[in-house]
Amino acid sequence: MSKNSAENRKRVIETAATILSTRGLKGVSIREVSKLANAPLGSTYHHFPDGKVQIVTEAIEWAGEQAAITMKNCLTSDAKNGLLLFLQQWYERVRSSAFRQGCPIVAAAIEASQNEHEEHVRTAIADVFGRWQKILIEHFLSQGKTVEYSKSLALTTISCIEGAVILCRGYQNMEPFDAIINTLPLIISSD
Amino acid sequence: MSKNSAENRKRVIETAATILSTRGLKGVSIREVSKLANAPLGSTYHHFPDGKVQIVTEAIEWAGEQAAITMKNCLTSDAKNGLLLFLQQWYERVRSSAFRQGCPIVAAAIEASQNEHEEHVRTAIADVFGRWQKILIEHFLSQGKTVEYSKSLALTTISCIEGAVILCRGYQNMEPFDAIINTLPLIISSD
DNA sequence: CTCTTGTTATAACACTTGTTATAGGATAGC
DNA sequence: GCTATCCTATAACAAGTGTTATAACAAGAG
Repeated sequence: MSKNSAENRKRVIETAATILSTRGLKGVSIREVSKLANAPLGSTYHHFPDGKVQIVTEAIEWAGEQAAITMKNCLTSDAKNGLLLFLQQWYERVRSSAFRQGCPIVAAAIEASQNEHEEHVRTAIADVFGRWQKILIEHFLSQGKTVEYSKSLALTTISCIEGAVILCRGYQNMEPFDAIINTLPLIISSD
Repeated sequence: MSKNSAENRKRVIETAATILSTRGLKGVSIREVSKLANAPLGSTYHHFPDGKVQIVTEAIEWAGEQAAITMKNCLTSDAKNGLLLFLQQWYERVRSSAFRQGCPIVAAAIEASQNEHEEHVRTAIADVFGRWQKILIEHFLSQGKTVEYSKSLALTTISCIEGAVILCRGYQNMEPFDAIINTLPLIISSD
């Protein structure tokens, strides 16, 4: 496997993730992804013999892992304000893209159909959400919260962030994000 | 205009809203919507001369108004537990559809592209979110909260609900919704 | 009846999609 | 050199998309 080929593979996944976060699952076209990634169409199908389902699945896994990593970094670098740090990263992502970019996993979750053909996509989505939840649960546990409350807090945090990202794109302004930055600490700092 | 024709128009919009909430913006095909609504394709283009953009826009407005109405009903019927009532309606919608149905406005907000062609769609989305926010703000104001805090609360509430709906569909279970039902009251009842 | 107006049926156009097949090129091992 | 393996170019297929044009139909007004 040549070096260029391995990089092609990587670029295809990253480009797919970007388009996924901008235009959704059905907005991802293999032809366009290949073109934007400077990867020949033939090459793309060589590296992803299962076609679109495989590309999208790997894009979800990759983007999910990226987010998990920065999340962990934020939380471990500053246990007290780590979550706020993470929020600000999302804030900047949405703002600097002029409300074009959202969360690729959310986009996939909304459009993924229930047929057997896209089963891999669905399990990838559930896995990513699960990994995020796990990280947050451990964070809240380490702050002395109970197991049950940590679980609720984790799910609420993710829900709030994802919802706010969508609302910002809908409103075309950042007010929803400002709102959850104000309100989220109220339930997190409470006991 | 015959009676049947007016009903055709209505059924097309409702069907479009349903598909929008299940498969997203690009999942809405005029041919399929017409078929499911028992409305002839020619008829559909007669009633919606601007084509898909018009159908989708009206579907967003209609679905947004439906939600606003039930929201208002819940809040006025029981000022104290009205919001919980509204949450339960969403809960049932997601659960009883086996995680297939989400929020049509969210789906549109994620997929709506920025080109001029879909401008009507984007303003419809912003309008609906704005209407929901307004209802919630007035509710919180009537409970004695400050203007600023009511605004934050309203946006947080919508973000939480929309996020939880998505997470439920991703997880294929209702735990995210249970979580926000536990945590939302913590910031709402606080002062 | 005629004629206008509102509605529908049918076919076609141009385009994009995912995917496959097939042939060609590159590159390494020997 | 030769060969085998990995990679890529090109064309094609079948299906689906939004949309338009055109003709037919229905029904009520005069």
